[in-house]
Amino acid sequence: MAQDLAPISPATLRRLPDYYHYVQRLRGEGHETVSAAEVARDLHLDPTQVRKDLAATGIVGRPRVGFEVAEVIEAVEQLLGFNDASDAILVGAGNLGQALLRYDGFKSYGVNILAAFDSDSRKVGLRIGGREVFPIDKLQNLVRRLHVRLGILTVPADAAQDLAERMVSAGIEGIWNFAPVTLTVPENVIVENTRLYETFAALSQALVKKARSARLG
Amino acid sequence: MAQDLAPISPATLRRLPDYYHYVQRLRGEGHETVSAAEVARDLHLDPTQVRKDLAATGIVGRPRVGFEVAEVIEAVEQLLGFNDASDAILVGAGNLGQALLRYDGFKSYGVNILAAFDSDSRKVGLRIGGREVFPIDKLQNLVRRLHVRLGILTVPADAAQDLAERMVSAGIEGIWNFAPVTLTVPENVIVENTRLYETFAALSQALVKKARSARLG
DNA sequence: TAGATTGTTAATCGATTAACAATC
DNA sequence: TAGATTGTTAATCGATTAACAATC
Repeated sequence: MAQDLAPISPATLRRLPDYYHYVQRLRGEGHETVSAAEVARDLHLDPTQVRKDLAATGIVGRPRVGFEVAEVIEAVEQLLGFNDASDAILVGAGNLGQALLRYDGFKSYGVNILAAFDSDSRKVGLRIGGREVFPIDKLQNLVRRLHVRLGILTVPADAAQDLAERMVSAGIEGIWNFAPVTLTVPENVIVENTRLYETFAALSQALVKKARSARLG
Repeated sequence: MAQDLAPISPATLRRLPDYYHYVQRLRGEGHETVSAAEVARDLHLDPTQVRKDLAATGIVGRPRVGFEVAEVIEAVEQLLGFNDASDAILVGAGNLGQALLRYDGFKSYGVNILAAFDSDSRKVGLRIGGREVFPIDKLQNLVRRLHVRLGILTVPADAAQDLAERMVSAGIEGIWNFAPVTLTVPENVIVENTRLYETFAALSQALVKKARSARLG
């Protein structure tokens, strides 16, 4: 089944979860098919781009009909591993870490957070979102024992590199990094950065410019 | 002073906060200048790209010396409005919304959250991170009265469009959207989307592929 | 001065969009 | 069949990287 497709471009990959959310809503509304033009209109994309993105997942549409909603869901789940949950740990039970622990939509994205770790002894022992907070020195053992591959890093900037290294040496293969720091890890370890301020920069600048031009009349 | 520069590309804009964090750390360590090569090494970028990005902000380096750390900080603050805080409201006091309310690094990015709003009456009246949670029907009045321009939207997907419209009709000019939904707003309103799953998709797929090849290996 | 580093032009790469033939 | 919609090739656009002259 899992025929080998060409590698999927980063740009397409970023859009796949958007399609996924969108077609799930369609399914909830009872729609069975959707055309690229409809997707494009509702997600503010170019129809050709939608066709190309969907083609990259391996699904095939039908002229005059469109794409099967169920197939799109299935394809994205297969490709991104949203169907079978993989275990994860979370390091850094601060504000953002706690929010992610409490957030229960993760399971539908194939993420099953087993436990959290924090260096603050006042946080150790707490239960947040149903997971216990352990001290950092338990990290290595738990990750090894349970073969956890994914780590979510939500610590302050100055602690991030050190903790990333501990995660890696414990066996973590992919780090979802929320710290505003560029991590240096061995090349077999995958890092993806989610920096809240990257998107905020454009918005902030646009508002600054608007205010300035309004002031100048 | 604020000589008009060419518009800054989205790609450059996204990197500016990274430079900003980086040079602030340098300043903390007592460095007064930094070369493009050093920035590139530490942030895993191309040196030419660093020079171009910094040039886009209007700052000028010195051959054999590099760039003034203080000038980089100043330039980014000017450009992105990180220097004088603008007021904001937050709509949706769920997990993520609460985390953002508790996060106190916002001020250094020019964001001053005045108040939160939520449709859940059990949340109304709470104080989270020092801000009160108001019912949605107070939104319009507060935004108008205080001329708030920036809104942070942290509600579930199915409520996002409706609340975005209320924000817009109250006078909000820029929406920082965290809901996994494409908002439709008048063209004079700026929307920037921060979707946690956009970056996660690439990581998840890479782990899926790794696991598959190991299994076949 | 010699040499390190900037600033900028040119080349490459990748992503988006346009055009259109293939299909049902 | 006629016509809507897909799939794909070609054109455009924007961003990254390479090359190198200008500068201190």
